[in-house]
Amino acid sequence: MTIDSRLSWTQVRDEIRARILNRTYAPGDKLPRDEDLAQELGCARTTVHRAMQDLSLAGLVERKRKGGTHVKADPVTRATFDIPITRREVEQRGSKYGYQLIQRSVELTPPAIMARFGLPKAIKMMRVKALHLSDNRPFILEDRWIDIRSNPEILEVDLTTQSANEWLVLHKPYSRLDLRFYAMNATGEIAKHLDTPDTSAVLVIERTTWIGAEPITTVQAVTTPGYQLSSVR
Amino acid sequence: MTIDSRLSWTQVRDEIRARILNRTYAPGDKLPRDEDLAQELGCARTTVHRAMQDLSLAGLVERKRKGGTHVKADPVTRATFDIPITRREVEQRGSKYGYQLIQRSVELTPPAIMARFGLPKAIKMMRVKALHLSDNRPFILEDRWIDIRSNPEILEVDLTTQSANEWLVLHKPYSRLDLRFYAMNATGEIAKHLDTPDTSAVLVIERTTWIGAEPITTVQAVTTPGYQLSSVR
DNA sequence: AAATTCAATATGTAGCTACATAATAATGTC
DNA sequence: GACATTATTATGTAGCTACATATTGAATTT
Repeated sequence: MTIDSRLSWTQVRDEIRARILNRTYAPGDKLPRDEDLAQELGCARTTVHRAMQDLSLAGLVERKRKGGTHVKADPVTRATFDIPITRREVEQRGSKYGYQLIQRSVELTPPAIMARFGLPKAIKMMRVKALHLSDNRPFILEDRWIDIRSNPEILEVDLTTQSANEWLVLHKPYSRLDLRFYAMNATGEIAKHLDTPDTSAVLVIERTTWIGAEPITTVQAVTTPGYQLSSVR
Repeated sequence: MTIDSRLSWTQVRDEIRARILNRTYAPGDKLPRDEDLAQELGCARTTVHRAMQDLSLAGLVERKRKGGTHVKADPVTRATFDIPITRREVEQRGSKYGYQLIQRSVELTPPAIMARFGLPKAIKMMRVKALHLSDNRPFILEDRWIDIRSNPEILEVDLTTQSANEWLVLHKPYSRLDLRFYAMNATGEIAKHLDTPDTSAVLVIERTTWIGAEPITTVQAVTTPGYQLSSVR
């Protein structure tokens, strides 16, 4: 047991956090040097340092060499979100997962897709439209573009049984990710596929990945009405 | 310069990440022990440990004592989002920030609000409706409930000039946060305030905070059509 | 054979030292 | 006084040691 023997860095972190919360150190204030805090709390500087690193990562404080540590004057809310593979998401809710391929083709990228990747000119990419089902009801409709140059193997994959979502996530790691959320009115074809009234509001998750500077894939995942994204922890 | 003298933990992290990306270590695989990796890469175990911690936090690997380190079999996309104070957000886009108080009252919490906080029965809370403007155009409409028990001072604050958003963020730290995003159709009063056509889809950010077990505030922030949230870094 | 105990092992944590690095303050020069 | 140089200082990083802790698997007992 580590009853009162030594302070762990998480305890130190929590203590400093508590002081920030109760305004012992107010927004904009300068915190004591790591070494002084270490002495006051009865631990090593390394321990305070580790605690500070965590607080810095959480966006609570800002550190600068020689400048010292300051409580962020302008606090931002920082939250983490997990986006699992769709199949997993459905199954974790205890529902039956289903999948339907709608379309599979090779097309020239329209300007909107070029913009997502930052491409200077149109190229041919594979386009896959598919519907993910939860208990046989529409769940997420995805419209995906895949760069054939970095993923030639995708041309051989049977996408009627396995979703491109899953294949890519298991076989094509990425080094850069852009995620964005926005709302749109489901109309026309989208409303039809999602089996939802025309113009109903739906949340859209847009996900674009690269490996190095090479585009891999970009998806527009249109969720069904009522879908919520919530932060972890 | 640290040309080839010693490996930094970030270099080690990137090396291991690269190996995961190029399938040297595939999803589900067991990675070598920290100590072996350290020896192979020519650094101390501490350095490998720090690198691994980071990869674990990023959700790329899973570590267990004695069990060793494994590449996550079921990769999730983990992304971080920053939600700044609305005023800051507007100003950072180079626009002029404006603010209008719409309503301020003390009401009994309806079931939806009780549910957000997990309250067993209705209590009186302060309710504030306000509109944030960007270049004199509607930007975000917020409908906020504030627990007067944990925030009695709010009753004295002049909310016609300062937004509750800002006052709370500067004076009322939280220890627990729930953030969620969803889409809705702007109708009636909301559409009117946002000056947008009826039923247009808007992104909603719902943010609920507690200090310890005590509720602080919950907001439903309705953005204007076209608003996007994007991940950091 | 099942259950319990115990040793082995990989990661987790804390402390120490030593040095690197960036930013500021102090100093010196023209 | 303006500018360049140097010293100081707080954080950042790496290495080492020592021990804690969880978990697995083997050994032992019932």
